[in-house]
Amino acid sequence: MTTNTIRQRRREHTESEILRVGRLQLAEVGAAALSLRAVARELGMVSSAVYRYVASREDLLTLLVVDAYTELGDAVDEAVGRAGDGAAEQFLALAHAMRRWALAEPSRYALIFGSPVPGYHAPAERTTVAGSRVPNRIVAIYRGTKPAGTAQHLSPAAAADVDAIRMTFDPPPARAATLHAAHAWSTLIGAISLEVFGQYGTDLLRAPGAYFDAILRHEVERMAHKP
Amino acid sequence: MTTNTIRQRRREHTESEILRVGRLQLAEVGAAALSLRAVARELGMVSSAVYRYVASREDLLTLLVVDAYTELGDAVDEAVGRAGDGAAEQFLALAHAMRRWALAEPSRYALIFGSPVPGYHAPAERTTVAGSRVPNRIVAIYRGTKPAGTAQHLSPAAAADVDAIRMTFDPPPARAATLHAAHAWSTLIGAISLEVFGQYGTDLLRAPGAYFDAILRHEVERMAHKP
DNA sequence: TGTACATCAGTGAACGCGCGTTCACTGATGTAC
DNA sequence: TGTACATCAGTGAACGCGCGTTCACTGATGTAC
Repeated sequence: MTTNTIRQRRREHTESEILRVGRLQLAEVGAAALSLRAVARELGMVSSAVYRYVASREDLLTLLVVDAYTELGDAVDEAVGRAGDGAAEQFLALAHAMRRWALAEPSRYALIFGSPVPGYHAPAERTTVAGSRVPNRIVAIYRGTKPAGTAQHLSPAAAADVDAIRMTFDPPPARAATLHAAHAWSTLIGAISLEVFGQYGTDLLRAPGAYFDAILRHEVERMAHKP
Repeated sequence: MTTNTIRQRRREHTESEILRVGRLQLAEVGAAALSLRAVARELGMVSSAVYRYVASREDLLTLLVVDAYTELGDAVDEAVGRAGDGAAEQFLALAHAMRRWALAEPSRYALIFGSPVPGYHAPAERTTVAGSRVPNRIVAIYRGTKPAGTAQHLSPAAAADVDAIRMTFDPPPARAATLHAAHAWSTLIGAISLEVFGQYGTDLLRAPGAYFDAILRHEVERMAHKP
């Protein structure tokens, strides 16, 4: 049960306002230049007042990281939920949902998947759960598929790492499915980053969404192949 | 013929010193916080003096972008040159050279492939040539391969964009090869970015190099398949 | 229901520090004759 | 080879502005009796 004093309602309101303005700041000046003083100014409070809500600049960054992972995870879950039963269909729904979110929120995508913020290290115990949602979902989609390419000639070191990933699931998915999911995850991050970070020249691609779709369909074609 | 006055030699020396210190700054504080005053300080000059060499902070960033693309391009060319004739072999050599460079120079990799620097737009006429070297090289490697997956069901919009890419080459490579190269480029950028930007938890991967190799061999397996 | 005390949100000043860019200037180096 | 003038590298002051964090404080809200 939530107690509901005036104080508490105000506090919750201010907390969400700080996040909201933090997201705006992120979009305007980027994570490296994110400033508590600017957030305070925007909110009409004195700079020291935000320390009632946030322990430090680092702490605000962590809140924004978790916030971004969570919103992305929700968007992806929703899209996969809407998709049909086929693994390919689900993966494509996931990929397009992630791309859509990244294009709508480029600065938040950059915060979680772009260059590290100098001087900031995300505390694993606060970010890992939210950060693992999408890659875990991909493994879940690939589990049970019979991908082409049997991952037979994995080096022992690579096999050990793939096994380490498999063991974080219960029951562990097959090696080939896990490797295939890892590959799909890399392709997805690469395709989105190249587009969102502006690596494609301004004029080259007329329909980046269709181009993205073509790359991901190419990725997913392998699922259908019989071993 | 290079004239060789004292003045000229000193100017060239200072120019390369500014780049050197700029790279150090990039590693220490990141592109967003790169500061001409800090560069000047490190060089023992007054801050206004660097304006004899560099038009603005933007201009220094552009020099660093071109410098990074060029060094990466050289490293990749050298590795591909050393590799044998097979397309798979050449692509793996390229991929490992790029990963090696990115791990050795994470802040420069971040500058060119990471989050955009807020307030900075790289002028295409100065960066495009250097920036296209690696992706062009990948297309050149894939040209002439017969990839599995025939790219038959490309949407018209995607086909138009793939064709636009093809037409930047003379003679244009096949559609399927071009799409395959685009896919490989996405996978490569994704795999390197995930590792260099620290997305893999600290303890999960024991042998990230072997894991990377496994993902890229998986990518390259398709080349061998007969259509 | 009324009162006394405890908790909490927000203030304002202070700490020591950073930035990009312009400008008029001096003194060293280069060049034309 | 020597001299006069032109070019250029580097100086130092100035412009107006930003930052994170701590601290003692006031006045409003909450709670126990």
